[in-house]
Amino acid sequence: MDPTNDSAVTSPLSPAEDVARGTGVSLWKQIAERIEAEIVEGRLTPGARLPTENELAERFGVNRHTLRRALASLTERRLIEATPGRGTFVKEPPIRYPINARTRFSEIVSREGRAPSGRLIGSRVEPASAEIAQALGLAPGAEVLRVDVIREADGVPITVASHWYEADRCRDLDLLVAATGSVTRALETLGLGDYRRLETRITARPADEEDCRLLALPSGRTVMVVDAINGDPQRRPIQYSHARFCADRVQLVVKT
Amino acid sequence: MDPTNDSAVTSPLSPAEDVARGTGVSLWKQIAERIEAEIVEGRLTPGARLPTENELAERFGVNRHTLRRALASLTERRLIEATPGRGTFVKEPPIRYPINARTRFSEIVSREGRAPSGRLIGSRVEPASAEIAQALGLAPGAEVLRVDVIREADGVPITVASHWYEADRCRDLDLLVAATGSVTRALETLGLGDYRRLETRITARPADEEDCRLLALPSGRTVMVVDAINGDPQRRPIQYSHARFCADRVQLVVKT
DNA sequence: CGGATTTGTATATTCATCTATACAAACAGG
DNA sequence: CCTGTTTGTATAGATGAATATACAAATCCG
Repeated sequence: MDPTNDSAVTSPLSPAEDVARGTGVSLWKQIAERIEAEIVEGRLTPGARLPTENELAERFGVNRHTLRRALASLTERRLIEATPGRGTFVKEPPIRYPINARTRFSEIVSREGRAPSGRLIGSRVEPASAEIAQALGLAPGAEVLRVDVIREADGVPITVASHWYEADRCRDLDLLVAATGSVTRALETLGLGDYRRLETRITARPADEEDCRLLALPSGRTVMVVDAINGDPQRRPIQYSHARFCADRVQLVVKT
Repeated sequence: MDPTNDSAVTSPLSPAEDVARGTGVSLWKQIAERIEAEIVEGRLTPGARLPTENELAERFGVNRHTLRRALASLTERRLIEATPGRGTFVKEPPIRYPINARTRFSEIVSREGRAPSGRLIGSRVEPASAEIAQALGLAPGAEVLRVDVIREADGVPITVASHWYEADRCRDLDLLVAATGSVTRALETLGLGDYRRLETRITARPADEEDCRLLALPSGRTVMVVDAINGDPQRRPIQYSHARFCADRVQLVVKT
């Protein structure tokens, strides 16, 4: 979300909006639905600034607190976000991130009309833990290459991930990731571009301090933790991944 | 409406119906919408008896008065009707009565799946008032035949009307109406079956005592008063009509 | 830094919604 | 006619919605 466009205050909402009383539908809900329609129909685009609370209250002919109740509803559903002193802005919709056999970050983000980018934030060779060794079909303690990356859409961090590879097989993968900014591209260079998702496990938890810093999150926000194994066409494991997706910015989609 | 089918108490409404709280939509409105859907979708047919108020309250998990508020909404909109001691019944929908060049009572009622009938309730030759003379293009005081009819759908009175014709031109029209029960049929016999609507004026008022009696209405109900001129194909006036339609049972439809 | 602006929080009041209890009125059936 | 059933009306209280007033906190700009 790019909230710097403060001059975009010309609201598409019409000057006076009537809300019906006595119909059994609360005023706040009617207002929330009106504003949501503007967003859904594209008349209020992501990053656009809404009129002030006082303006909206006057426009709908209600008390400011009634109006705030409507905004609270939209905030709760992550359609808008407000900052004291600055205003209320339309949020970017979460990225729909399909989990299937061929899960590719760059393609997914591009398909949502967003610019994907990635960045190596660390790498090292280390002995495989029992869990990683088992996932990759290696002996415990075998050398594995750990690659830490952060991935962004339109410059906004979306996910932080640690990947582990058999060290002998993926010797300079980290250098390729650093050079290209893309894990898929790096794997293609090593002849492993046709990898596919073998298994995915999803949990969620509050983001820890490190993830908050990397993902530019206020403390306490939720991340979805996605542990996955990717393998080659013969289904031999080549990558174990431990990723944290920002729950505000990503929506995982599983089709069955 | 035929409310005598008391054995039709097997309600299509499911045994338990959840209504959502805290959504900004009142409970009573959700319940009213649920019941209306049953009616609109044909699962509750005209004349059917709804479960008792206590049953419905228990079914929706609300207090009886909340349930009554929902029923009040449906009653107000004339979808249902309740009688103490008997129960609450689905009403017949009003007859949609198009007002256009070729307005024929019998055809309209038949098209709504109802059985039309008519009855002569009086007739006489009288001097034309200034208004009637003007409408029929006659000299004031000229002899006109006044014919009073009542019209029913499925035996329920729908409209009471007084018609005035030039006496010389429609000498035995009243006898024909009495014999056939249909004004259109009588006019056809006189070679005037191709009449068409030249002008229609619509007002509304509370029904007077006479109209309440003829239309089988409780006192105070509203009638729509439709004053109309019908003419022959050359647009010469042949009939002036002063009709009172029961507003509960008829819905006038004008297409522009 | 100070002032203006905007959102966030608090307190108080009124009205609508929802619930509970009780009894009256009308209808149907034995 | 009496009893049972069902809707209609009344009273009371709790909670949510809506309104009003006031002030705090955060941001932006000159």
